[in-house]
Amino acid sequence: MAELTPVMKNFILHWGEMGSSWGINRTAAQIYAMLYLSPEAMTAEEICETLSLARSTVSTGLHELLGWGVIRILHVLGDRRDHYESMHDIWEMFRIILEERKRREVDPTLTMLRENVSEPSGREELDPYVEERLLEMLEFFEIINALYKQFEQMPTETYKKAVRMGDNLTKVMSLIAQN
Amino acid sequence: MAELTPVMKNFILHWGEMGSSWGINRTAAQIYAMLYLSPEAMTAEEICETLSLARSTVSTGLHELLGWGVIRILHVLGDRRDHYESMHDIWEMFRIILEERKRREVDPTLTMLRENVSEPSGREELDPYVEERLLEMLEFFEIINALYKQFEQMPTETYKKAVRMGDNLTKVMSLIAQN
DNA sequence: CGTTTATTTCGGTAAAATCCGAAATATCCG
DNA sequence: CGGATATTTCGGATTTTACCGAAATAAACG
Repeated sequence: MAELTPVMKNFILHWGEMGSSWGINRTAAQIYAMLYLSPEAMTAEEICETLSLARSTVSTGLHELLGWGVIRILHVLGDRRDHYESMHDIWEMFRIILEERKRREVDPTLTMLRENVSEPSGREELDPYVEERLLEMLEFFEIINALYKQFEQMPTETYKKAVRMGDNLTKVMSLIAQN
Repeated sequence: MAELTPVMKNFILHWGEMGSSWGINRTAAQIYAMLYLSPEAMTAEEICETLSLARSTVSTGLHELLGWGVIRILHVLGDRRDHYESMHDIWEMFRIILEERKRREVDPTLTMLRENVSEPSGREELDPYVEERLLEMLEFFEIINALYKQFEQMPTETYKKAVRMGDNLTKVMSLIAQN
C-alpha cells in the first residue's frame, strides 16, 4: 500500500474534493478513501507516509472519521499501534452517513422550529404569515424526520433490495399516492 | 419587513448556520431564509438594510441562490429594480435541492468511477482488490443515480403523498424486497 | 446621448478552516 | 520506575473563504 497507483491517486484525490461538499474535510476524506481501497487495516504512521501528511493531521482526520462511524479501530496481537480499517459494506456506510446527516441537519432545525412556533420567546404576537410559513416548514421537516427514522430501523437487506429495484419505485409510489 | 421580530431573527440565523453544512454560504442562506418569510418579494436594497449586509454581498448571495434555483426574480411595473421572492412550495424546493446535490455530488463521482474502472489511464494493470472495491462503489452510485432520476420524473404530488405516508414505507419496502 | 439608477465585478482585508511541528500526554514494556 | 513508543493537544503559519467598498458595467429614462 506504500505505493499508490494512478488510479488510486485519482480516486483518493477525487474523494478529497467531494468530501468538501459533504462537510468532511479534505484530508479526512482522503484518508477514508485510502482505507476503503486498502486490503489491510493501516496504522496512522503508514497513512502519513502514503499521503504525505503530518502525523497530527492524520490523528485528527481519523478521529473525525471515527466520529462519523465509517472506520473502525483494529488491534493486532503483539502490536501496540492502532490499526484502522474502513467499513466494508458500502450500504451500511450509506445508512450511517444518512443518520449522521439527519443528526446534524434535520434535528437542530426541527428543534428550532418547534420552539419558535409553539412558544415564541417573550410572548410576542406572531405575524400570521410568518407563522404559516414556519408551520409549513415544520410540517415538512417532521415528515422528513419520520422518513429518516423509517430508514434507520429498516434492516440493511431490506432497503438494499428495495432500492436496487428503483425502476419500479415510481409505480409503487404512484399506487401509494392514490391511497 | 424592515423590522425583524425575534422569531424571524432566530429563524434567519439558524438557517445561516445550517447553510454552512449544506454547502451554501451563510449570508446566502440568511437571505434565503428572509425571503422565505417575506410575504412580498424584496429588492436587493431592502435585503441589505434588513440584514445589514453590503450591497455586493447581497448581489453575490442572490446570484448563488438563483443558481440553486430556489429563488426567482420578479419585475414590478414602473419599477426598474429586480424583486426577489423565494420559491413557495417547499416540496418543489426539496426536489430542486435534491437535483442540485445529485449534480454536484453524485454525477462527478460517477464519471470518475466509470473512467477509472473501465479504462485505467496508461493501460496499467489494476490491482484486483482495488478493482473490486471500485466496482462495488460504482454499482452503488449507479443505483443512487437511478433513484434520483426516479424522483426527478415523479410529479410533485405523487412523491408528496408517498412520502407523507412514511409510516407504511417500511412495510411496502419489505414487500418489494421479497420480490 | 447624457444622466440617473441598478447591478456586477474586482482588489483588498478580515475571518475561518486547514495543516504542520513541537510539546504534552498516555500506554506499554522491561 | 524509567525508557520507549503511540497518540493527542496546542500554538502558530498557511491557505481558503467570506465580506466589504469602490470602481466598472448595464439598463432605463428624459
